Amino acid sequence: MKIGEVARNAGLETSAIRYYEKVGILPKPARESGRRSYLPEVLDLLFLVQFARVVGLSIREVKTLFGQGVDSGMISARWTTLAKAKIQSLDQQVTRLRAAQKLLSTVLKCGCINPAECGRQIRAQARLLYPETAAPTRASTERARRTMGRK
Amino acid sequence: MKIGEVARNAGLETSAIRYYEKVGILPKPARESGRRSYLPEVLDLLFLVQFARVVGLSIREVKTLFGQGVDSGMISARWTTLAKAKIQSLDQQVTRLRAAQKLLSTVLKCGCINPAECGRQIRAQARLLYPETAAPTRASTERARRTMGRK
DNA sequence: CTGCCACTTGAAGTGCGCTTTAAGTCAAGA
DNA sequence: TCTTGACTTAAAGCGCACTTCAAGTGGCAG
Repeated sequence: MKIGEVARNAGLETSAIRYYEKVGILPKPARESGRRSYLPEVLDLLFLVQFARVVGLSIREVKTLFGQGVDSGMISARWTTLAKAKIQSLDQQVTRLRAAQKLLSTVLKCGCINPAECGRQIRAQARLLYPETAAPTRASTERARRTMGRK
Repeated sequence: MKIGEVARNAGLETSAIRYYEKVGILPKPARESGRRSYLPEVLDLLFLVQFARVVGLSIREVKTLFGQGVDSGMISARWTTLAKAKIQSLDQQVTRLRAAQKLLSTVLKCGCINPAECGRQIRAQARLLYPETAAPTRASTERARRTMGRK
């Protein structure tokens, strides 16, 4: 398969496929007179990657968890750690999403909105905002969000 | 309160607060000899904003749902539509996050990973990837993701 | 041979959500 | 009075995840 065909089948732009190759998520394919030539298996990998992206993993995380070099091998201790952490953080995310739904539907039901009032309610359950146990600084939140999957 | 104090209390940088003001999420505060002077209520609004951000709403969405102009009023039909759509999309997100957890823990348990194999499994349940019912193009996914909350 | 299309590359551009920088103002304390 | 520190602004910068552009190549149809 040429890149255009792969792109159509995977529902991606060719540019995205080249980009994934560049950042090391996709292995470098064979070439036929200069053009990339793919085996059908690449589609499975691309579906996995898309799924991971939709689910909120960064490119870096995808690379760490599923990229080149992990192809069908025993998983490393590092991988295990990352995966476990991600599973946990997904739990936290779900909790927060549910809270957001609750907030929105409460406002929907009562029929009027007062940002300050809603804010006060949020504030009362501030753990939803800062699931990292301790110091509620924006910086720490950011750090935590970016830490996982860093090379 | 001056901006520094607000920032400390809200766990934000002063730059973020000025940014929120610039994009219309925060109302323009009073001034004392040129400096911004806030009422304590601004903290409630900032907590709401942070919550909404953590939960995955874009700045644009936050502005539409909780920004200036919606302060304590009856909610509009537009607001209702957006909120309902967001509640639904949050449901989809939760579904996908759960699927991601399942995938990760399956791999954790079996102890080895084969991206292509995982991809094939994902592919078999492609609706998780494309929850928008129809045409599974990347473009449509992107559009949908960005559509909500556009002014 | 001539289009034409799908492909190639590297570099630059895009949108988001802020942060950083530069250059200046204001008020209080030593 | 001088210094310090918190503030002011507009503009530029940054990391992410791609996309777009410019300039060129390969191969096939007419």
